Amino acid sequence: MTDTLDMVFAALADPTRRAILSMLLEDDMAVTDVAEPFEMSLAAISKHLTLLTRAGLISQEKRGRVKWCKLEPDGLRAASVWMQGFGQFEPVNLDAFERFLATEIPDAARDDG
Amino acid sequence: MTDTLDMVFAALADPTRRAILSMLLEDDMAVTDVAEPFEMSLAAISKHLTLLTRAGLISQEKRGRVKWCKLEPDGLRAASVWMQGFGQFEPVNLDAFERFLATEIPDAARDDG
DNA sequence: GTCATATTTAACCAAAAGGTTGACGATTGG
DNA sequence: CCAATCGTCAACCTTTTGGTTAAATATGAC
Repeated sequence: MTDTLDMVFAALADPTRRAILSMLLEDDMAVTDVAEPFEMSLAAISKHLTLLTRAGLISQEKRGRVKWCKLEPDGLRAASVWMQGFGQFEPVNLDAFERFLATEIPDAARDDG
Repeated sequence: MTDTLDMVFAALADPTRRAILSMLLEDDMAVTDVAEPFEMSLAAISKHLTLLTRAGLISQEKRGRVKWCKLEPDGLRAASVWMQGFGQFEPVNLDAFERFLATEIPDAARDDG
C-alpha cells in the first residue's frame, strides 16, 4: 500500500482515525492527549498516528519529550481530486477551508504559535 | 465494518475497485466485461463488486443471465460531506461551516441540488 | 434435453490490519 | 542522580482482506 490514494482512503476507513482527525481540527495535540478519550492503549493510538502521518493527513513534531500532532488538510487533496472525477461532487476547497479555519478557529490555524 | 463511511472509504482504498468505478463512469457493464482487463480471476472481481455494492457505490441488476453493474455516484456523498467538514461533531463550528459552504461552495450547500 | 455462458459460493491460503502487553530510549523535574 | 513521563518498538495474537481453484447455480441457445 504505497500509493497515495490507497493510503489516504485506507486511513479514512477507520473510525478511530477519523475521530482523531476531528479532534485535531480544533487544535494541535500531544500524542498522550489524543489517546485519552479512546478505550485503547497508547501504543495503538501511536500506530494510528504513524499511519495518518504516512498518509500525509497529519504531521508530527517533537518538542522536548512531547510530540505534537497537527492536521494537514492538504493531505486530502489527491483524494478530493479523485472523487471530483465522479462528476457531481464539488471539490473540497482546501484553500478556502484553511482560510475558514484561520478566521473561525484561530487556535487550530496557528502556523508557528 | 458496518458504518457507511467505513465501508465507502475502505472500498475506495483498493486500486482495483477504484479502477472498476472509473470504468463504470463511462458505461454500465456486465460482470464478465468488468473483469476482462484485470489479471485476476472472475471470482475475485465478483467479490470486489459485492463489496462496492454493499458500500453503495454501485448497484447490480440481473437481466437474464447477465448482471449489469451501474455506478451510484450518490454513494460518494456521505464521504464527500465528511471530507468537506473534515469531521462533523463540532456544534460550535457548524453554523460558521455552513456559512462557509454557502459562500465558497454554493453548489454543495444546496439542499435539493 | 443438453451444452455453453454468466456469475456466485465454498474452501482454502498468505498477508495485512488492529489490537495487546512489556521493555526500552529520551526527556524533564525534584 | 533518580524517578516519573512521553512515546515507540518488539513480539505476539486474532480477525479481516484479497486472492486462488473447483464446484454449484441460473439462464440462454440449439
